[in-house]
Amino acid sequence: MLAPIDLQPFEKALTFREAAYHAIKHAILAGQLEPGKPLVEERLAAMLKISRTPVREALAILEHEGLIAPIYRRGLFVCQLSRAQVIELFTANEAVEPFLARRAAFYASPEQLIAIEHAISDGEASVDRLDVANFLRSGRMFHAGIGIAAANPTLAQLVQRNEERVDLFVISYGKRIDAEMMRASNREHRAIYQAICDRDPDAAARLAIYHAQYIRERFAALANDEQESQPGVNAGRSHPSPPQGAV
Amino acid sequence: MLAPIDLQPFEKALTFREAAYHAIKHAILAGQLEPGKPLVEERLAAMLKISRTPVREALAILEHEGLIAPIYRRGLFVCQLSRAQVIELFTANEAVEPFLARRAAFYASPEQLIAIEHAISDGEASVDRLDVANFLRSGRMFHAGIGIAAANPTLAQLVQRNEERVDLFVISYGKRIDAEMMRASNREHRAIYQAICDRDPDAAARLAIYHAQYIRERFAALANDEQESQPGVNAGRSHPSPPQGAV
DNA sequence: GCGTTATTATTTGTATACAGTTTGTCTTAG
DNA sequence: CTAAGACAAACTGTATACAAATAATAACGC
Repeated sequence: MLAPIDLQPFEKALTFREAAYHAIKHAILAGQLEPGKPLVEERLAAMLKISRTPVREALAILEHEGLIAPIYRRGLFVCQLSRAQVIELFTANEAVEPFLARRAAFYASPEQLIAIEHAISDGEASVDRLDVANFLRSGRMFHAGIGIAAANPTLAQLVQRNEERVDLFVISYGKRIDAEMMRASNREHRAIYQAICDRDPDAAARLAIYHAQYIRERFAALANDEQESQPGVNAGRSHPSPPQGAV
Repeated sequence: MLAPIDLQPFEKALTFREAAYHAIKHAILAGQLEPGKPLVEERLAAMLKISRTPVREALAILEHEGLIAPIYRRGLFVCQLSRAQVIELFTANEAVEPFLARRAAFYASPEQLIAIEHAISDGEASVDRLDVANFLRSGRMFHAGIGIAAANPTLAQLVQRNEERVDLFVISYGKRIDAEMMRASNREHRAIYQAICDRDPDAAARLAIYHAQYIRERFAALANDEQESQPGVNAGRSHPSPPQGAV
């Protein structure tokens, strides 16, 4: 049990740091490194067959992104987001996504449209296989595609990062995601895509708002009957107030 | 010329990495480390009287934030943002700032209002002394204050980071900032603040949009007659391909 | 048997060491 | 005098080493 992380990204990366960053992030978002679980630097380094130095630099970035959280002198843990934090992420998305969808309707190139459609198809294919991890990945691809098409890297990056953190939350509650929820999300994605194809900015923005709000409600309902405040690491924010121990 | 970086943040930080992060960031935003100039790790470490290891980790984060940019095996450089990049930042702000201003009008606590007012006063005081660095800092404080009052850490952080990058651009063109521009910005800040105090979300949002758009125009005009593409580091974006996001 | 204290093992945070590149200078040929 | 090549210096990227602190375990007294 020492090499669950595979290193495809290694080939693309220039430095070990980049490779470690992508590999660890991938492992987290694929659910191989579970929320709340500790990340031991030396173990990760051994998995990646590199030294701790580039691993630490990669972890510093992931910490900054809010995917993992440190406890001083005790270690790093995959973030377990609270319900309130996820709601907050969705609220942020409600401001940004319609803006991006509107712009995408203006600026999207044919290639970018194809990429978006590809992401949707991938998501739809995941439903039948009940492949939640790939469903989430395709969702990230969809929103990333819109972000790119909207020609605003800053906001695109924000949305992408938000999606990642949301997915982290989903992974914790993964069993509650059913096929119907996945289908609903895919339908909304396709509707947004259609509006962008039709070069209808108003419709794209409207549908994006609808999607963001509706998905938030679905998540709120999903997490409602779950007991609040896991013992895990609380936030993505730095460590001013060290949270209590995880597992 | 080996210790221009002072280490106030040292006291607050738990780790050398944090201290280095804050110190280097401060030095960049204070204009002590100029855009386009290379950052030599060992030199920074010597300035901070620590080893390269925590310095590198801090630099990795700053790179991720888009304040510094690497060239593979050649070093790190303080970002010189292009005009197009700054325009893009303002465009992002136009989506986010009104959203935050509106929410701040709802949620701001008395203490938070005081903090915002303090930032404005600080900015106004900077005009008379023609202290551009402090003017910029107070502007960041103002927008950060609104972000905090809006109770959405995600978007607040985005705005803060955008402001930092914009200020980086301003530092390059610092001589062109005159007192009248500073006064205009302060006036708009105070107007937004007043709307928030009046608990008038619509006015706050409207004024925030106006501020973002107008400041963008001022900057566009400012940078227009400047020759494009300095010889230094070309852009803020990383080196080879990934237009955004990665590491 | 249970609670308390000593001891060992991990693990982080930091420092140092080393190898491979790149840059700049100097030499040397044309 | 210019251009090409050799050499040296500087710096990055990575690995290893070490000290402090925490967690786990064992020893001990009651």
